[in-house]
Amino acid sequence: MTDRDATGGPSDSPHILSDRPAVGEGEEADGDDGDALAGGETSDGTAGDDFHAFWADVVADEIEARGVDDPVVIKGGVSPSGVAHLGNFNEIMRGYFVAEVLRDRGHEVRQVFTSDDKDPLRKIPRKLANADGEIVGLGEVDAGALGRNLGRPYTAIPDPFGERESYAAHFAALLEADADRLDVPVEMVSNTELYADGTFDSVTRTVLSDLDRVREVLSAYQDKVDGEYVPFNPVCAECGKITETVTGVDTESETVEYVCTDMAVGDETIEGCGHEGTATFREGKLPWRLEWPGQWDVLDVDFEPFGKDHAEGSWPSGVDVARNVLGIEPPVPMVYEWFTLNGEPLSSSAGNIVTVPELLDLLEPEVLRYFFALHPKKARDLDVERLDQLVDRFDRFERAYFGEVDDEGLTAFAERAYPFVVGRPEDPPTEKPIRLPYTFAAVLGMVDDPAFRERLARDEGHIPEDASDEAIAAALARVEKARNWAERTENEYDYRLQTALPNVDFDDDVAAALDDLADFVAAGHDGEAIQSEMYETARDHGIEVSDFFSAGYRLFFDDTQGPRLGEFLGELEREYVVERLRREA
RNA sequence: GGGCCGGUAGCUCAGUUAGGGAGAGCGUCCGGCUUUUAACCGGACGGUCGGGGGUUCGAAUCCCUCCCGGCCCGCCA
Repeated sequence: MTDRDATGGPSDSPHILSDRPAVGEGEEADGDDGDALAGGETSDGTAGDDFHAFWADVVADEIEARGVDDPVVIKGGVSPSGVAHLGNFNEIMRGYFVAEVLRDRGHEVRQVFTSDDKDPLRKIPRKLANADGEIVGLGEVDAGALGRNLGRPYTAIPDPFGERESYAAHFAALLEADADRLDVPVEMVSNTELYADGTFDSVTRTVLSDLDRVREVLSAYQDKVDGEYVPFNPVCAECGKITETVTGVDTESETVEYVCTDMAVGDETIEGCGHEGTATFREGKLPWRLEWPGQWDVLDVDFEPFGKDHAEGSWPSGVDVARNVLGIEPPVPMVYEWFTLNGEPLSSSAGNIVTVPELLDLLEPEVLRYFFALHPKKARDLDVERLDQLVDRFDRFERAYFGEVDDEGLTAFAERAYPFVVGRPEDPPTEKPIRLPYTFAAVLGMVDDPAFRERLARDEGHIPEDASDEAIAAALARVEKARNWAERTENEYDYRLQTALPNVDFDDDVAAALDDLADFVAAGHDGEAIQSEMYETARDHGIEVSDFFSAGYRLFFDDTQGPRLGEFLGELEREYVVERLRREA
């Protein structure tokens, strides 16, 4: 470990969106007096020191500065963990935006996602997601079968739902389905396949034929690496578990000798079967610290985003392994911050997770994509209770793209990022979609009738006169999302218009007031007039206005509160309103 | 203990590239819509930019230091 060599230096920091200087300096030439401020111009492609309003352009600059050949390969990775939650999507989406920016600059790009599915199942997950992405407990599946498969590769374990060829395939399919839902083209790559089809042969051969070099490099990062350490984990031919004890390597025949010993996982032990056997280089796997750089090598990876857990752990050793064992340059890295859900860390065991399908019930895909277009270095919170804030921010972002927001910074960001967020970089929308404010959409969601929704939206000025049917339908689609949101969070918009008469019991004066109001409505007045009349009627009958409103909410929503009632009643079918006010139906 | 990343209004976040006015939305409060009832409009309130020091004519921004939070520094991934 003498030479922690000089080639590296600070530029190996994976925090490329934090470090100041980074990319090519040099051409400062005309920097002296005045000019500058040119921010708006955005020269064409050329990397360098132009300011970018969108972080993905900064990353793309860095990648281009390496002089990569097409296709540019962007990779991510995931362990099959039981549930494909939104955290996994951080990695997919971060890579995606960089991929799209590079495509926009004329590159051919492959975005691949490795499923680390040759890893052993180390403990039984507490939650799983079924094929529809719904989270279920272990009670729904054969948990015993999972227990019997501890220590085996995910690809060698049956699908707990009995649908796919393996646990790993089930999980990969979930992730792929979610990517489809967000219209993100990723190529899933099975790590097991990379071994099985020989793709990894060259890496395995290099590692196992130069053990001294590998040990020297790794020992700087791992205490357990000594003169005996062999970085290869064969699959036991007898019991199928991943083993950790290699007793000999034969580089001629390209095989290893192993003993199937116990594996410690935390406080638990996964028992080995004691079998002594021989495995080929394809019948096993490399440990992560070598496997990751190995993937860079065989997949020719140019860029890889990863969570901050890797930043100070396996990234530095990966760089070292790449250069000094495999003889390649590591990809451009990018550390992203994790986000929290409802203020707490994502945790499948604690149940604090949310899936893509769940969220797509609550908001449009472009809003979710927008969330991931925000700066990756900020730790964000996705608060389902206040999803309206996120949607509002998206709407504003969209308005900024169409030049309707007086905010230079936001507009610059929107001008570049919006076409990617809506997935149409080469064909950006020319007309702003009609967007109902999210909370207003939640109000409309209190009534099922589509005609009602449209009428009220029009009356409140959210739908232009000349809007096309398609545009209106698209706008009203948000109502269902907001409705689901209100139901899920049981918030202040979670009211439902009652189709049947609730169980009511009013004082005589209230009842009389309701009858009067019914007559007024029957005579034909608009919502505004009805709203006014409610105050008049209450006074005429000497009852508190609030009591009268409560009676109205009880009749129509079976609740004590609700939306602004007069306007609401004005949009409903008159006969229905009259009969309900008279407690007749 | 060491390293890395983060900390801007009650909430969600811009702004830090390149030092110069502390901002937006939501919430709150007040007002408007002839009218206390969660949607619409206007206004106001609201911040020691985590604390302190330094550089500077000038610091949220650059430097130092401290505090807080997350991650890594065994194994695994």
